[in-house]
Amino acid sequence: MKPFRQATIKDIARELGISASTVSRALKDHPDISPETKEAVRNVADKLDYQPNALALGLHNQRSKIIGIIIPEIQHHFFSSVISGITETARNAGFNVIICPSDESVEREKENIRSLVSLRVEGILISITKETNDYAHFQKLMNRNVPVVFFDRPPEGFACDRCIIDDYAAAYTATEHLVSLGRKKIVHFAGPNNVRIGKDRRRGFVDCLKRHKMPITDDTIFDCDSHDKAVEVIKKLRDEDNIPDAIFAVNDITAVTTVNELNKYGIRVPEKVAVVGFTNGLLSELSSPMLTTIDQNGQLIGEKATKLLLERIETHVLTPYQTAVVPTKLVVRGSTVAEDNSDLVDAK
Amino acid sequence: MKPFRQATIKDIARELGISASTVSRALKDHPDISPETKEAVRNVADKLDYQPNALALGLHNQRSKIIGIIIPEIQHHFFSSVISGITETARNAGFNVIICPSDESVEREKENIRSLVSLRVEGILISITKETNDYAHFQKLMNRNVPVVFFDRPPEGFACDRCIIDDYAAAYTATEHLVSLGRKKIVHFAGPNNVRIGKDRRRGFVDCLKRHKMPITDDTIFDCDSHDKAVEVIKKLRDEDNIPDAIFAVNDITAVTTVNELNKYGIRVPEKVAVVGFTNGLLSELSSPMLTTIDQNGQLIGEKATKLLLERIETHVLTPYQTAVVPTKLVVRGSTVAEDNSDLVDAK
DNA sequence: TTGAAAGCGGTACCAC
DNA sequence: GTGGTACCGCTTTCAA
Repeated sequence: MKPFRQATIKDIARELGISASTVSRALKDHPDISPETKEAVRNVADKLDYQPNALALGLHNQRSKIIGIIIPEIQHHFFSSVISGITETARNAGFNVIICPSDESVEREKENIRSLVSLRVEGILISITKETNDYAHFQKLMNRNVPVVFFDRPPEGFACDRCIIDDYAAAYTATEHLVSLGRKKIVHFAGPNNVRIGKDRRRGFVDCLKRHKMPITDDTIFDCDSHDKAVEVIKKLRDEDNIPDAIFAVNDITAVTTVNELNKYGIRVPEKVAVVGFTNGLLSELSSPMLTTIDQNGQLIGEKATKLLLERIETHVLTPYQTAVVPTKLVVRGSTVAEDNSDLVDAK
Repeated sequence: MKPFRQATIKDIARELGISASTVSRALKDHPDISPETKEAVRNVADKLDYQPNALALGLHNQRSKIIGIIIPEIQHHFFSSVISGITETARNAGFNVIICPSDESVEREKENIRSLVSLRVEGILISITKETNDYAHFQKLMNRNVPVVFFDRPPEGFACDRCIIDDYAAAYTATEHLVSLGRKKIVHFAGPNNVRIGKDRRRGFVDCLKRHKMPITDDTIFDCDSHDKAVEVIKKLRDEDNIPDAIFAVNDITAVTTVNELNKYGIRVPEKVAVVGFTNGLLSELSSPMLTTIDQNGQLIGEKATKLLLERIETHVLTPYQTAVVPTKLVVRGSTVAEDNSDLVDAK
């Protein structure tokens, strides 16, 4: 059943015995309208609790004032912080935000695009699914002149606006931090080499070590990017009596697990081993000591991506595609630098 | 600048030299239209990549096919899982979802309501801000006959549809679990007593102990619901040599911290102390051992709340308000029951 | 200063 | 089987 209808401009007009056009003008404080009429209109509008119909407005102006987000997974701290940055920025510009989870499915991704086009959103922010490797649906969308900005996971080798973090620089910085602490045997718990972020982080790590003329051996990089693998690798290193004095982990879950496992074996962090993570989700505050990590700043990514999109929406000019690189930040905490917790030391 | 216009029914009509009405009918496979015409229309529609204008449709049908969510905070695992449940359920019913963060501000909450009413959403799901204690804006909204369902944090003493979890039962279950493990000195790290959830969880805990005729003393309930407080309380208990053999914490952050602190002091979990948390966010898998906790099932809350809302939207009948109580689930893990980790035991 | 009318895109009733 | 027309709510040009 239809919802009961809301008050319209005509209702106000009828009530006052004037025309709809006059009401429309009065409501937007048009100079032509007499103060008395304006006053009267406003009163009735208040009385009826009038709210303009955005659908009618959008249809008329050809501007929905809505932007869409297509995201692989809402339940993920990074993505939800991006969403937060997006909604905040969009709101400030007077835009509503429609959110469409693709659940890592290309089919759903296409379906979402269709649905957003139907709604005549003025622009779309997309983080593509892991399985998306054909970009035809994006190309079609862009051919329609719908502004699109890709964030975090942009399509590779595809001309488009994008907003990404600098994984390479972040990894370099994290490693540099360990070097600056005087650590000599620094290892990397790395992600898969065929995924861009895994690759970039690995490169940043390697380049930093090279820069400092530190050796890279078979025992420098481990294929280790999950809770389970971290448990396994730490056990192996310990059994081989081959524990390094610093570990840079490709993500926080691995880093937190690493800290916990080291604790369990009685190997002190950070005194004996310094550990750096990557992401700065909620997790990083939950190891003990808390994790030094790279803050990916999802909020800022959302903000930057939205600003880029809004710019495209406002100008619709075919300037060359841009890539916004959002800086990361090294957050130094107890897993690399001993905190002031003398109470704990003497408690031990 | 306006976006370039998308193909319309008129464009198709013009191209084929037929009327818009015919095109409209052809596109929805109306029986009156000849197969040839349908075929031709479909071809041109494909060629122009026609997508119906949902704004025009919504205006015509008085149905936007959009629902709105007003939520205090997107960046929160529980809320983002609720959102996930909502979008999923809404999508299946052909609805889009607009998301409006209130950032715990009543002002913004009101603003969001205005904006959603303007968009003519067909219903709204709300989790109210912590500071909302005047419900006039909700009442006004409901007077407009916009269906509203409150979830997780409903307004107190206010007639409305709601979807909540059974905090009392969950706390009772968690405590019962500790009792069943044979623990004798069970304590509660409690949240504030003036907040419903803090109160309900506390009641569940207390009633369970009473039921089992276990004593409740000054050392049974602690005002302790954060990382910092947990650190403090554990230290105090240890200094007083008053460590209990089981702890039920009001939330996961407190529980995880508790486990970590106990680990630090060399007090084994779960052998010496069993710990139960509440929420089952990402955190609960990151203590070592992993946390036994109450799964709040945000996804299911989102789903149930949305179903209730959709029902209201479809019927718009003034049946009595309903309260959907979503069951929680005790997730038993290593912090209360020793896991099979013989490798660790001998490693110790 | 105000009103009438057309149009945004689509649907549906009424003719033919 | 197809076309004309009015209408959903609002804005805006043109006339009065």
